[in-house]
Amino acid sequence: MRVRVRFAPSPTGYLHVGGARTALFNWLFARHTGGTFILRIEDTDRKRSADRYEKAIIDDLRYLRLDWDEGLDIGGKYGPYRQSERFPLYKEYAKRLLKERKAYYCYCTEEELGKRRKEALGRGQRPGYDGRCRRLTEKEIKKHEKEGRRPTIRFKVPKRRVVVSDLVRGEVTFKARALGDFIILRSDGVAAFNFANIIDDMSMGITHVIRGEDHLSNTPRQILLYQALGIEPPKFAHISMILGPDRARLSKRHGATSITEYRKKGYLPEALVNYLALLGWYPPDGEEINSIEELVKEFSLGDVSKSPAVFDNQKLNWMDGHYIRSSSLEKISDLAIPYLKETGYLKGRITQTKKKWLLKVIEATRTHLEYLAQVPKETEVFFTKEIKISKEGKEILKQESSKRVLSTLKNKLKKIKEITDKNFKPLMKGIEKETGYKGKDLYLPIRFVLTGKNRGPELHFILPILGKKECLRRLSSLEGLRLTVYRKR
RNA sequence: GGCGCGUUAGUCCAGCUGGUUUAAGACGCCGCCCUCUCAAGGCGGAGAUCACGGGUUCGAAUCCCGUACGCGCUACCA
Repeated sequence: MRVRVRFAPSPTGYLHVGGARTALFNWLFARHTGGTFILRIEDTDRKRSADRYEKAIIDDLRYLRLDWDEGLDIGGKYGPYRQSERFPLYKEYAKRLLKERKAYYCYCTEEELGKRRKEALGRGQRPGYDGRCRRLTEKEIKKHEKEGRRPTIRFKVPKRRVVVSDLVRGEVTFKARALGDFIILRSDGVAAFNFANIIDDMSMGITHVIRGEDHLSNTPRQILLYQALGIEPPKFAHISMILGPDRARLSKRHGATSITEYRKKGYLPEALVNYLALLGWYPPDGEEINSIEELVKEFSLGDVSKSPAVFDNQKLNWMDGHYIRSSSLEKISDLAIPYLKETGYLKGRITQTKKKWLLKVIEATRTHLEYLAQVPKETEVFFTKEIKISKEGKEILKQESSKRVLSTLKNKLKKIKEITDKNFKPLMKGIEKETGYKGKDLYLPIRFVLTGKNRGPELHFILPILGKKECLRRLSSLEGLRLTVYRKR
């Protein structure tokens, strides 16, 4: 049997890391088994659903390179793939259950239900529905109809044990008696989640349902529904929740949790996917860095862990940095351009020479990067016109040794055409010979005068990137500074 | 309240069928090396009475039971 899996988010918010991880596991499973991955949207909650979220989810999935074979945007023969467009189907099945007396109309209003639930809870009893509309007489029904009550359709939950055979958790047994008759069709005619969900899975030929652990308790309801319809349920795999650092379910409170945010900050999709895969899954060979292809090859539901995982931003940052360092310079510098334009460091069309120069800038700074939005901050020294020298730097520049090193540098710079990767080293050697200074005494003053700080890229990168003209400019702008330093003394 | 799931270092986790594991690896942390600085990289270190209490067994992180804690479901949310 060919595997058919689906990711079925509801468009009530942006795609968050938990959802993305669920999508990823479904996708990996489909690709690993040569099956079909389907994207469906569960928008039965019309009040909370919004088109812009649907669009954002699609964009995020594409950014992560999780392509689907059927579903939203691309269609397929099991469509439509939006639940709001499948209402007639749910109604049809609800009617069938009604006819077979496996479901019934319930005229209780939301207010009544809420009140009763509260009372039951107050008495320390089960808050679920008591099944009072199961045996309504014709007269009572007439009366309710007359009052203008719009009924819901509830499923008659049989009293029996339900065993969920879960691919990651093993067999989980539920007592259906504790479930209570649940609503399958709301009074406005819209199907409830548990119902729409299984009708879709069934009619789309879904073979494996891989979803969050929060759905495990829903599964017996759904299995009962499959059984009532006389259909073999799909296989289930419930993956654990993703938690924040405080061990509470990951939410907006924990900062960036939506894939959109990570995308905007310039995380590499391969890093995000690699990290997400490690949340609840461990590759058999123990190697944590894996390309998407390697993940597909090695992924197995049997290796998925049962316990919840805390999302560790630090490790994600490390991993993204790792991917930035191991990607090609061309790729990273192309990806960095939008961020540099945003801050105004780059403007207009990027010429070939500018591009070549940028490549060097990225080469000089990439070891400091965790994600691309940090590019402007890390490359600032190459774009800024005004160098602010730190207090520590001023102290060092005051020294006689520094003055000699810098004036020697100035003289030597003036004599050459341009400072390049090739002549940088000879240049420094020359200064060393002439002044007798080396190491910190030689490098630090140059670093401070050119960048103002004692941290940053290596000098052999900085001088050639800045160029002769800019180096001299920064060197001479020091003259004014030196005067003020003297005055203070 | 009921039902269900989970529990190995700060974090992710390996350890699946009980005995070479002195509990492995990764992030983070600390130190050393490299070095003009910070990173990156290399090397090393600290950090886990395997939640707790009982059993079963010659032997348990690994099997069983109980307790605690965390989480989920218990909605005309998904």
